[in-house]
Amino acid sequence: MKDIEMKKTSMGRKKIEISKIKLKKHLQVTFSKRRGGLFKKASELCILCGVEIAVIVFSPAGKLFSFGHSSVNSIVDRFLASQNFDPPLHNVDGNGFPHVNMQQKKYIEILNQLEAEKRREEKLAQSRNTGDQDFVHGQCWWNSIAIDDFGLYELEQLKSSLEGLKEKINKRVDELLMEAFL
Amino acid sequence: MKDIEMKKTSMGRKKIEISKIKLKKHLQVTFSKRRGGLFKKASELCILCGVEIAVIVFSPAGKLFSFGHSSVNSIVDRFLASQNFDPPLHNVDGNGFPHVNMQQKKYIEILNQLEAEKRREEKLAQSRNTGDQDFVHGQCWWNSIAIDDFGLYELEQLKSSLEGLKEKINKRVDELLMEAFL
DNA sequence: AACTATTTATAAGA
DNA sequence: TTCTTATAAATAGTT
Repeated sequence: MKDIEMKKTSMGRKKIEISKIKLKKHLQVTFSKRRGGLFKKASELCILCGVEIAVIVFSPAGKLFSFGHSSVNSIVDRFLASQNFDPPLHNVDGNGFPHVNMQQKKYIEILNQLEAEKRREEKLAQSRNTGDQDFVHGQCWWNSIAIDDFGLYELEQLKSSLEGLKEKINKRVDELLMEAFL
Repeated sequence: MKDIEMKKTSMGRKKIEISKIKLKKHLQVTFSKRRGGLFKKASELCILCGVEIAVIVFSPAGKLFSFGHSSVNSIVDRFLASQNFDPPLHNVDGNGFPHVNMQQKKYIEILNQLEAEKRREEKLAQSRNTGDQDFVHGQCWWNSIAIDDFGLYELEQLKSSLEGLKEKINKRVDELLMEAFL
């Protein structure tokens, strides 16, 4: 309508370098815009090609944003399941390069490592003093804990304790794997 | 150099509708191009804003493609963990609409429920026979398990046992919550 | 896979 | 945050 009176108020888009934005205010606005763009692209790809996509984003402040079609959870489940059976052939890292090699090789080595350890420890298990915490052969004493006797608060505490234990186990597993590759 | 001899060989890009592509060959090529574009956008956003992003894509053939910075797995883990503690405020579904509603409301109710139960059970805990499995007040006997004494195989078994226990706990929590909403 | 006319995304400014 | 505008970047159709 008022084109005639319009001043050129913008010098338009400029090319930017793809490196960490320093100005916090700038970063904020770019994050917001590009997050929207990313989700839109994901959505379009879902519709155009009839595929399942999940996008998980943690903001600079650590806030979770996610897109998922059909749902983030179902896709994450599918991802976790497929990881257990298929070697990760098509994944790329932050630079867009495939990381097949190391991981792939390690995967096979770890399997062998596990098999060896399995045999070794089965022998150990037979001679182990059974008064211990025996969780060999999938029989774990705490499977008989009477969960039903506890209330919500106690269960929540139990859960967080389990998380802690899991962390410790994962750390130990990592240590062992590191040792295995030295 | 040879601009003069160049023929205009393309009528250029045309606008397309965002709806399922029917021609299989067409779909293949679009999937490939746009998947690349999506991963590139994700990568740029990671770098520009210093954030963590995971993108999980299942191709029309069911093949897994993924992008992750720092790694898909660590981000998926973070996603799963944050689901348990943070209300999902910013998630959108395939159509770009937030799904805050029911889940959000329930969350608040559950918090209240938990608070009430917490008070009630703190009293119970005081009168409880301490010869039991005492994990009240964050003190859990298995924090003293000597993880370091176990090998890879045993740790893997321990982990899967923990998963099982967690499942049981989650089921029980769900039951209690269902009761609370009746 | 490469090309290019166009559409789409977006950096900067208000 | 939301809008505008000039420009950069992505990509649909073609070879």
